[in-house]
Amino acid sequence: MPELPEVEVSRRGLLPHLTGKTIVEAKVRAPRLRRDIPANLGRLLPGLRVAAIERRGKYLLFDCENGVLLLHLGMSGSLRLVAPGTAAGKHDHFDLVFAESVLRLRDPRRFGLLDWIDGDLAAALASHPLLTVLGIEPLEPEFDGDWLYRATRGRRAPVKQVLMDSHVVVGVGNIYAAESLFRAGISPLLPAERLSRPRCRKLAEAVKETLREAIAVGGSSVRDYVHSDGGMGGFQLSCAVYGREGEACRACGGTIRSVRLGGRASCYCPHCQR
DNA sequence: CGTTACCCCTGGAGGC
DNA sequence: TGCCTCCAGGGGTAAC
Repeated sequence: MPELPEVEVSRRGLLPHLTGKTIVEAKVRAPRLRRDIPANLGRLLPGLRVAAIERRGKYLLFDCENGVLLLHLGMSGSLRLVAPGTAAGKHDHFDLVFAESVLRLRDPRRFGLLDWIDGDLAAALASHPLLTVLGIEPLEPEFDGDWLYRATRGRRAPVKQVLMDSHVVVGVGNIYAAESLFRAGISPLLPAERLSRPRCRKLAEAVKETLREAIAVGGSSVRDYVHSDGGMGGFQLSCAVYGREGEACRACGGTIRSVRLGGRASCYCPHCQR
């Protein structure tokens, strides 16, 4: 579900409510996620202060000064701020209780993940096995056409799959890979190593623009994702290709097609993308 | 090493 | 109404 824009929108929504606040209680109500929620969170977290909330790829990191709470929303996870005492639903796995509000994690498909990392934020980023393997942040200046050109040499896999590989670039999932490729006029099927340098430049720019626009409109709400206040994102309304198989391309009027790449539906316009 | 197939899980949609 | 199949913002692992 949530790709980089949705995670970033969640982060920004939580910042003003949780920064500097002290955790009163941590309730593990349904521990089974991709990996069991550590049972000791209930003992560990109360009394700690949330100094900052950071993001790395699709992970959120709650910096609690002497440790970091690591969170991934998987396919169907969402975070909401609710009033204390609000009844929990079937798929509400975890509550972080503060004096004025409760941060509630919901995740029906249970592909999400919650972990505790001892030490400060920098140490966590440099040491946690799920974080050290992550690729470049696409919104950082270092991610550009030249970087992408180098990263795609020797890779014969379809460019969409390389773009979605978090060991290469983080945060770009199925929606934003499809939309970025449309914006750049590149077929998702094209072997990555066959991209010229100018086309890599165009694609890197397209990725940045697509992600920035999505963040600006609050991300995409297609199934489970909601903002921390329960509101919906607006990006899905402006998708050019994602979820539009069989519909008319808004640029050329041709028909949007879908192919399967790495098990994922990949929508594109065969006329506009080559 | 790079690539692919498969698995984790629940729920909604559509066919019959 | 029910049952069955397929599909979904992710990602880790095993095997070639």
